[in-house]
Amino acid sequence: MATVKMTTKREPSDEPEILELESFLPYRLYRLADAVSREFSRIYKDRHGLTRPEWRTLAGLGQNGTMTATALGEQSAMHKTKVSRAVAELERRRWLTRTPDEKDRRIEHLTLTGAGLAAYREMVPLAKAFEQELLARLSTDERTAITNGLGALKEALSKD
Amino acid sequence: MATVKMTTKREPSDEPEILELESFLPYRLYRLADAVSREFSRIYKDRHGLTRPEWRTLAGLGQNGTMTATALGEQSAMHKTKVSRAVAELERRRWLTRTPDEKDRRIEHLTLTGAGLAAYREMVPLAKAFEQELLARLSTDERTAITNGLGALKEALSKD
DNA sequence: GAAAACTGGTTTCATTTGTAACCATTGAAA
DNA sequence: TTTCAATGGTTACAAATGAAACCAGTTTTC
Repeated sequence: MATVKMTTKREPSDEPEILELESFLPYRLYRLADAVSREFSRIYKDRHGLTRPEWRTLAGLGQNGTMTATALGEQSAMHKTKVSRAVAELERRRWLTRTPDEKDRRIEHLTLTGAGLAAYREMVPLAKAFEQELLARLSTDERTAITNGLGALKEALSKD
Repeated sequence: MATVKMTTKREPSDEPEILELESFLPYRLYRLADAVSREFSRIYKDRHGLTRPEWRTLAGLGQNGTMTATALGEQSAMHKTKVSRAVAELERRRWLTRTPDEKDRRIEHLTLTGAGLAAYREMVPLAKAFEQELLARLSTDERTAITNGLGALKEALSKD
């Protein structure tokens, strides 16, 4: 009996599986978000020395007016401790004030002061400009692609 | 002379600018990446108690074989201190070994041990399954949208 | 109406991170 | 050669984070 071929061309399922990081969705997403966020953070970090939670708190209150801490956490997807600390710091700067709720004394309503509002108004155009500049480098198709893609992915993630 | 109307309908450029966080690209991107990453982290955190830098180091070495710490940092966009610490921990677990370079004694070549490789091989299918499951919830169009969108945005960001 | 469960928010502690200083080695300049 | 700048990598320190315990207050339940 003749010798048989002992090595065969590997089937795809045969070969040790390798994960290509560069094209792996969670990784691509994270890397990009990190890069964008880092760039963007200059706007609030360099100018006012804000942290991201502080910036988000400011942005939330600027956008919605008076809010409670829990609401802030929900809107901007921050852990309650982050919110708590951010609020404390903005209060220290006198950028916001707390008003205890009359009915439920656990709750505080947060509002930007004049100074807080001024800072917010100063930063909004910068934020918008940043986004515009980024989007301007994309074609129309690419812009809709990223917008829709992110939307769809968010949907996909939520129905779990 | 009759009284004149003192309040007029605000022009868009007139009204105090507001930033809608929900549709603001950096925010959308970050929130989504964070959610996906958090979900995904279960695969390496729950099972082996790895941190993200550790997982990325493992993934880098598993994918590319021997690498230097700097190369790892570049591939997976990690600061050198993160890499250093992740490598130290994986070495402690005996999942990788360091081999000093003969020519340049500053450099160490990192390679997974059998145990490291085993862990890698165990996690790769889980990672792929996670990604597949996520993508499976999208339509074909949505899949290409997110893929192309992220690619385009990455390009846009790099040419700065 | 007291005890138990829950909720809004803060604090404590351990872990993770980023920045900058640092060591050792190498390469370029003088 | 000696000196100086650059590079690979680690370490020390301060700041940011997350988990869990905590302290009011509030609602539910019995």
